[in-house]
This record gives sequence, C-alpha cells and structure tokens, in this order.
Amino acid sequence: MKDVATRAGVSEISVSRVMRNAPNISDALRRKVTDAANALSYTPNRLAGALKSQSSNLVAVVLPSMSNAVFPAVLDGIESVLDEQGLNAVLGLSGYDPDREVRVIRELLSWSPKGIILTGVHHGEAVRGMIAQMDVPVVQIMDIEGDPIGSMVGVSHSHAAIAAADHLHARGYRRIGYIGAWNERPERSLARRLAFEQQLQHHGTPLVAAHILEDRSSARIGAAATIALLTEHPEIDCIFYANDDLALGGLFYALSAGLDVPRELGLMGFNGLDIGKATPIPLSSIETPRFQMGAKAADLLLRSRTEGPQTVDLGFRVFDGGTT
Amino acid sequence: MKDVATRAGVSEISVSRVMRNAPNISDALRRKVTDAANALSYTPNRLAGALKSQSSNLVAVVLPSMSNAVFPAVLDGIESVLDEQGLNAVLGLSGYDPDREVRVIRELLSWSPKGIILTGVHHGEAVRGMIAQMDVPVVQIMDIEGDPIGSMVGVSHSHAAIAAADHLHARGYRRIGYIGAWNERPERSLARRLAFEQQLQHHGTPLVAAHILEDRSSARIGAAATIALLTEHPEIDCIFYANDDLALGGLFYALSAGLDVPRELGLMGFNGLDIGKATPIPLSSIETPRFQMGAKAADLLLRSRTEGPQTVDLGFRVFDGGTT
DNA sequence: ACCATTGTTGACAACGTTAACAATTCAATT
DNA sequence: AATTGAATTGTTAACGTTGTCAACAATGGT
Repeated sequence: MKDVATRAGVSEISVSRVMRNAPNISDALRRKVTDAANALSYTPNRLAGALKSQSSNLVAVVLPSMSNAVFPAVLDGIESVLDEQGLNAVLGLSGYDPDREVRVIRELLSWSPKGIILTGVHHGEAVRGMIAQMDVPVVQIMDIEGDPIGSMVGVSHSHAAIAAADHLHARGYRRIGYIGAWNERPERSLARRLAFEQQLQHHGTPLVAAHILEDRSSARIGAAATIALLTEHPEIDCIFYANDDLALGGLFYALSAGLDVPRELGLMGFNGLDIGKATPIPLSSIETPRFQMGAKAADLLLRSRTEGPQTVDLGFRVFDGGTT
Repeated sequence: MKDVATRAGVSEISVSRVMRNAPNISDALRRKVTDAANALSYTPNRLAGALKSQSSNLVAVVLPSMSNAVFPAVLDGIESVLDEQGLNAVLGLSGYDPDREVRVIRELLSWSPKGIILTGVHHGEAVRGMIAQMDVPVVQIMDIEGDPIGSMVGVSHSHAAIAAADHLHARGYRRIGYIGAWNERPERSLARRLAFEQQLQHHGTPLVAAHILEDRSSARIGAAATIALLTEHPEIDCIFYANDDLALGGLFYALSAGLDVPRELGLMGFNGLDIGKATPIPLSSIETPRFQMGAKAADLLLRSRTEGPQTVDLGFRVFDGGTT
C-alpha cells in the first residue's frame, strides 16, 4: 500500500479509502490512486484489513457432506448471495460427526467470520459456548423445529411427513412401509419418520415396517432395501423413502421387476430432485427449496446485524408424480 | 492471548508457541498454558497469526458451480485432505463466466492463501499475472492437456473420447450421434467432442450429427435432445452424451418409448455417476475419478513447496453397462 | 571445574491495514 | 472580509499474532 501511496503521491490512508470506496473521496484522488494501484497491480491484503477492522468478509459454512445432492444446491444458493455482496465462504464439512463438527466450527471461528451457517438444530453446549463467546451471527438451515442458536431457515420436517402420510392415504395406500439409511442420520430423518408413523397411526393404517439401513443412501442401496422389505412384508403396497436416491433405487427395481407402479406398489421420495422428474414414471416426492434455503440463509445472516434472529419457513410442496 | 498469558503466569509468546505446538516446550509450560486457555476458552485469532507469519492455512478453491454433480465430489475430495492437515477451504464459484472467475480469484488471493485450486486449464493473462505476483502454488484440475500455470490433476479428455469411440465401434455401432449442452462450456467438452469426431472418422464411420443445446445439462433436457436428434436423423443407432445427466434422460426416454436398448439404440454417458449404475439397464459411461481428483489436487498443493509442478493423469475407465 | 551444546523462555518489533482524531481546503453564508 | 460548516485528506496508534534475537538453564564431554 505504501508503494501505491508513494506512486500516487498521497497518503496510505487515502489508498485504503479508495480501495474500500469509502465516502467523500474526490474524483482526482480516486483517479490517482486507482491508476497507481493498477500500474502496480496491487492487491489489498484482507488479512490485515480484517484484523484491524475486526470484521472479515468471510462467512463460515458448515455442511455435513457434499455427497448428498441437497447440500451442493444449498451451497450454490449461499454463494449466489455472498458473491453479490463481495463476501467469501470458508467451508467446513462435518461428515455427520458431531465431534468433527465442533472441531470444524472452532477452526472456522478462528477466522473471525462475519457470520456462520450451520446445518441442523442439534448443537451441544460446546458449539453454543464458542458461538456466544465470539458473538457471531448464526443461521441454522434445514430444520425449523428445535432450540436454535440464532436464526433458522428451512422446512418443517414433521409437517412434510404428515403431508406425505396424508397424500399416500388419500391415494388409497393402506399397508405402508418406510425405508431410511445411514442410521437415520441426520436427526431430522428420524423426526420425519416418527411424524410419518404417527400420522399413519392417526389414519388408522399404522406403518407395516421400517427398514433402516446402515449404509449411506444411494439408488443401489434403495433397490436392495426395497427388495428386502417387500420380501419380508409382501403385503406392503407403498413405500415412503427418506430421500430420492433411495426412492429412485426402489423405482428402478420396480421397473425392472415389472411391478405395476403405482397400482401394485406406490413409491414416494423426499427432496424432489430433478432426476426424479425425468424417469419413465416421474417420482412422487416432497419438494424442498434447497437453493433458496442457502440464499435465504446468507441473506438473513447479513441482515442479522440490524434485525434480530428469525425463523423462516420456506415450505415444501408435494410433487404428485406418477409413482403414487 | 494476553489474558491467557497472565492467567498462566507466562509470556504471550509462550502461549503462542503452545497453541501452535512449536518445538522445545516443557510439559510444565504446556500444562499451564493449555489449562489457562481452556479455562478462558481461548480461540487464537488466525487473522493475526496469518498476517504476521505470511502464511494462512487457507486454500482457495475455484469451481464453476455445484449444480454439476462432478464438483461436489471433487470438493469432498479436496476437503478430505485439507481437513486432515488442519487447513480450510475458501470457496469461489465462477458460474462458468471467465470475468467472474477473474474477480473471484482476485478476491480469494487477497486472503493470502497457502495455495489455489483452479478448474480447467484455460486461464488468461489476468489470472496468470495475479498468480505470479502472489507467488502462490497452483493446481489445476479436470484437464491434463493444455498450458498449465502450475500442476495439473485430471484425465485426458481426448483419450477418453477416443476410448468411447473405440468402444462404440467395437460394439458395432456405425451411425453415431452426439449430444452436448450449455454451449459446450467448459472447453473440455468441446475438446472431447472434437477428439470423438476425429476418432469416428478414423474408424470410417463419421459422426452423423451433433446436437448442442443452449440450456444447462439435465435429464429432462437430455430426453428432449434425444427425441429431437432421433427425429431429425432416424438412422442414428447410438448416441454419445457430454455427461451422464443428459444420457440418463436419453435412457429414460428410450425406456418409456419402448426402444430396444442397446440393440435399437446405444447410449453412452460421461462421468460414471452412481445413479447410472442402478438404472434398470446400467448406463455405459466413462468413469472419472472425481473424489480422487480433488484429494490429489489438495495433496499436490501441499507438496508443491518442496516438489515442483507436476502433471498427474488419474485415468478413466470405460464402464461397460447395459446400454451399449 | 570448564566450556560447548542443546533446550527452554522472554523482550521487542513488525506484519499491512484501518479507526479515531486532527488538519486542511473550499464554497456558502453573513 | 469574516465566519461557518461540510468535504476532503493526513497523522498516529493500534488490531493479535509471530519472527528474530537474546538470555538463561540444563546437559554432557573433556
């Protein structure tokens, strides 16, 4: 910066002000500085700037993993807003491991981010303590039910489960099964299943069986689980899956086996991925606004200085495909 | 840090050394400091640390977008290595826009990252200049053909295209078409198509037609393009797609239309996504090591201090599914 | 007992920027 | 011409760490 200042014949602080385009800068000064800066192709050092100004233009983002198609979309949404505001995301992946999540959050907080976006609402005292100490705005995404640290942006997984149960009941299914994976991590999968079971009970058609896999979700696993569940409980006429990957596996199996979907077997997924809308029979699912969730979370984070913590229910939509 | 030092009854520099676990620290000192640090739940300020030490534990990662399933996997790979080394990724998305990419790179470099991972090998003077000035290690991923700035990790897209052409020829297809999207961004898609066409020519069975869409890839678009291409060129007996999303769309259309795959119509994708292995007929494709690409790129970045720039060909595999 | 070596701790300054305050300029008003 | 106040620029001192160098203690070999 000193070099730029010398070359432009002004003080360092003037360079600083032009670079940040602070108010009350004369055109003459701005010209001199930008010319000098370009000539030297000067890049400001944000580490120093953030250190001094105690605010960093970094936003910490903690997600479980990129292997579930939901989170890339969320990240796209987050970046779309951050980019527009000249902010950068520092990313941490927890791998669904609470200990690793704590470690990652601690690391990210050490960059004094402008805010932090966390996934889910289940965070222990360790996390709450760190956040409180740093006094950093928090937005938690995915869920809107629970005891949040800051703002929440997401959908009601229990309402979504109830809507799914209602939809399947309305379609005439009476002997319904459930397939989940990855030991029902994250917790919201469990919450969803429980609400689903309760609503089926309420309809007088209790869940026939739930098959929870240990592996991570994938279409292949979904197909295998579908076979297993139907073998053990041949009376099942419909399956609700924890996500579209599993459901697609089920659908592909059903197509191969020549089952009459949706008459002989109904299939319902969760998330409403694009791919499910292009299958020979479009997959019925619960559409969740993933991109928007990320965008809104970033947006809320930036507003949270002025407005307080909020809860935003982005809602879901029952996508009535051909599999139910 | 001062508070911790006071509480522990030592100097600030000793706290610093314990926190960084520098060598030559007595157990007694370490105990005192860690106790005090825990009691105060002290989090070091990395901005200050990085500023002073001129090295930041941040790695800049520039990807085009998260909406293509390739990049989340790459990012997972990158994070797996960074996490293990206690580094953090600062992410920037270019949206396939060169101008935006330049802007993003400039932003990320202002954090004095330890290294930067870029996508592709097509970078102009603006980028090269910034990189050179900052003297930061670079790894470019995806391609291994071109004029790199630093190291390259990826696969040979021209070899992959040749392998695809050979495979389809060996399977007996003689009237082959091609479907691409997004105006053949990124450039490697174009390179792949050209190599593919050339190899078909070499076999004496030139490409019947190429259909390049303006929209971004998706299964739905793939189905529509397949219909369009087959309508215009009913003689086509096989289609090579720019990616699996498009190819899956083609496969779903073929299944719905009752076409006899692979006899009446062959289909080949690119990337080897998991979902393509669970479809009623597994999708033939070129498998690319996406996760490994990210992991190797991060690994190379860390080694590049000692070892120089390198080119790593991770290779591909022809996945011989049921659609060819 | 001496010196060289290694291990351990501390004092000080500096990393590159910006907040806070001070000083100057300049146009508008009296 | 004097006065005012806003607009513009400059001076100084940090932000919270760590590199450098110095000092001191412990160790081991002669």
